[in-house]
Amino acid sequence: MERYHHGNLKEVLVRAAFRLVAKSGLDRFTLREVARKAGVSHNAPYRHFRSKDDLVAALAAEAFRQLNTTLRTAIASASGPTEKLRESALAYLHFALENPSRVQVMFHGSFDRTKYTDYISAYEEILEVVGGLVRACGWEDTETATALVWSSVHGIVELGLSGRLYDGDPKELERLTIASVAKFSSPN
Amino acid sequence: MERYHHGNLKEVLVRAAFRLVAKSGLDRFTLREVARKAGVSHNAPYRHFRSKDDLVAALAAEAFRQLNTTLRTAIASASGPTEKLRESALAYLHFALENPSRVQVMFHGSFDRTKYTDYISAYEEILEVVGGLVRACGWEDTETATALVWSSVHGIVELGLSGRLYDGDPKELERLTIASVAKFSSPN
DNA sequence: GCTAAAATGTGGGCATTGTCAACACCAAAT
DNA sequence: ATTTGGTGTTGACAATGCCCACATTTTAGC
Repeated sequence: MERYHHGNLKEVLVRAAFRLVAKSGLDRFTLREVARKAGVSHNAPYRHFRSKDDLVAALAAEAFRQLNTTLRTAIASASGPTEKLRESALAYLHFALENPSRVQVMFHGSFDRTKYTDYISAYEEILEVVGGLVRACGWEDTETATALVWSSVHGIVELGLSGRLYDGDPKELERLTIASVAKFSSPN
Repeated sequence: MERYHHGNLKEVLVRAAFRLVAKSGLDRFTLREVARKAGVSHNAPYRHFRSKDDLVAALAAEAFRQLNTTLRTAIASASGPTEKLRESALAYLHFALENPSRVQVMFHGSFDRTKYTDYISAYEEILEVVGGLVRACGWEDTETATALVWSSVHGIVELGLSGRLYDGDPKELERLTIASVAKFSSPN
């Protein structure tokens, strides 16, 4: 007997949405297709998300949380402060290359960011992680150094993902990332 | 007497589109509203652009051309190679802060980039300009250095514009940009 | 247990959108 | 003068986001 209630529809919707964003892009994916992919009616998603923006915001927060755990494991498995910084930068790069739709949603979702507090806290946690790494490297102006490292790596990710840097060749992007972090990893 | 033919509708459409992207965002702006804003019927744009993507691609190419001339004047009015690099980085930052919709369109348009050759050439011209600046600074591996400078400044622009770096405060972003370029401006 | 309430899913409908087709007007070239 | 091609208009179509009323299931209070 088919159950009328799905059970864990919300999670299924999120998964389907990620796949569709990956396939069609953030501004071409459609709520109704998410519903179809999940095997429910076109209105079922509204029981779990108030709007399409709401869904995208949920995707973004989830993506940031995933990135967060990725970074933490990378940090845990590296030894010194410089190595930890480099490895987490590479982890971010690989996360982005393997999940372009995650990056899409984290940074280019057009929902009103002030409205979604768990999105905000998920992003701020990332900044704190990077901040901790930079502090351990011995900078005096930690905030500035954090901004520099974070933005330079992010720039590589953005341009690399869109094929505007070495056609997005992973090896070259790794090389760039390492070089970039090296420039910033020690104060002088 | 009202003319039936508009005369320079294409240009008017582009201008209106830029304004609407600025107001509503790249994925919320609509072709029909562009037409309304230009005072023509909802189908008039199709005489000048084959599709919405086509319009966005035209906007992007135009934006890159504008950025290009901005960079060239910045370069022309600075003296040494290091200064030229710094000033053009700042020029990019200011261009972005004053025209966020341009950046939106240049980097986050979801049209098929391989299809629009003048978009491609406009972007490549930017890379060549940056490459020239870097070469003048005396690097041996020009290509790598170019990628590093370009991506780090672009990262600041991306995060700054979206309020993810010092809430987008222009003074702070300038400071970051200068610091970032300084790190990369001399080979060692 | 039974029943009321809350949660979850369905179908239909509405305004809006991108795009297509058919037609009207106008300018320039033959 | 007529034809041709460029430019603009109206009318349609399917699809989308979201709203409403309704159906079904689960949960809670007694």
